[in-house]
Amino acid sequence: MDLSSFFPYRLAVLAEAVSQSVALVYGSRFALSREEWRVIAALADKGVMRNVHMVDYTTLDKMQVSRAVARLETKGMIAREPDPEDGRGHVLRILPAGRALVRKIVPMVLAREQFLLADLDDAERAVLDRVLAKVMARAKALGEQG
Amino acid sequence: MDLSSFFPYRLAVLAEAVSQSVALVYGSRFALSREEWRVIAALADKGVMRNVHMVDYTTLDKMQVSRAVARLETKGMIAREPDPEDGRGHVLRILPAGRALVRKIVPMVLAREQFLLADLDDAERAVLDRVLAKVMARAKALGEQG
DNA sequence: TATTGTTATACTCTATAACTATA
DNA sequence: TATAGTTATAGAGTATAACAATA
Repeated sequence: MDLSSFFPYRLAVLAEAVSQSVALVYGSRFALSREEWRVIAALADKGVMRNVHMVDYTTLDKMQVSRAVARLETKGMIAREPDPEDGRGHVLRILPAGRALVRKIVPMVLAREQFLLADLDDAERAVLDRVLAKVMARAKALGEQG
Repeated sequence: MDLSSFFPYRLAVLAEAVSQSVALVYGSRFALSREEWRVIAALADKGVMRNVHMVDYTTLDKMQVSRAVARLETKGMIAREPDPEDGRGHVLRILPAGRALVRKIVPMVLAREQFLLADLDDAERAVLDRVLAKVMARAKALGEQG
């Protein structure tokens, strides 16, 4: 059992390092939590989104979304309105201030992504893409059975 | 900015799912924390190890190692002796009970690793191995510059 | 002065569930 | 009965630094 060649360990260490390098941008420079970043990035992409859908899209749970939304609302980045089609739900909308914030962050995180992948050629990128999907499917299967 | 195709996001979600599937073994079935698992797995591999080296090897910080070691010692899994070559340090040694525990866990986590990677052919595994190393090197570079 | 390792503290995060309102 | 969402709370985890012992 050699930790350094154990795939789940290598993946965890890598993901932590990668996450941290991105969090340095949205966190340290723009004072967003990981949850706030995911919610506002999703909203910047979609413009408007039901709260329910946000839970799936960000792979956060409903409490994390609830709190991130509350904070982003306080900061004036997003607005939350009752869903006219379902009295229980809410519709989230990005506000100009939120869009301006995301417009500052996105180029920086995309630049980091490019830097991280810069050593990979096209073939390696294609395999990486496929491998992430395949392993994710397997991990989901494991998660469902326990 | 589409989260679902953003590499750091995909990596984080995958690593979380993979970690959880492994934690289900050492955590739920054998009551070890992630930190304890890393420390005892390292010790099972090396037999004896200086505390200082454990920090590097497990990519945990010194407090996490300190606490994991204390708990494993209480459980009778490992022993901690003063380092004869450095009065400040300690040498960690795995005990029979610890070795027996690791012998039960290792086949189960290796089986999970094989399951996770089962859809990948040899070429894909080789690329995955190379890609993890390349991206890790890049992430370290980013981490060092900030 | 610097390093090893432990402890203290405050803070954040997380998990569980209780709860309201609506379907 | 089930779902959307908020709130409460307790436990775990985290970061920072202070600290003692040794180098």
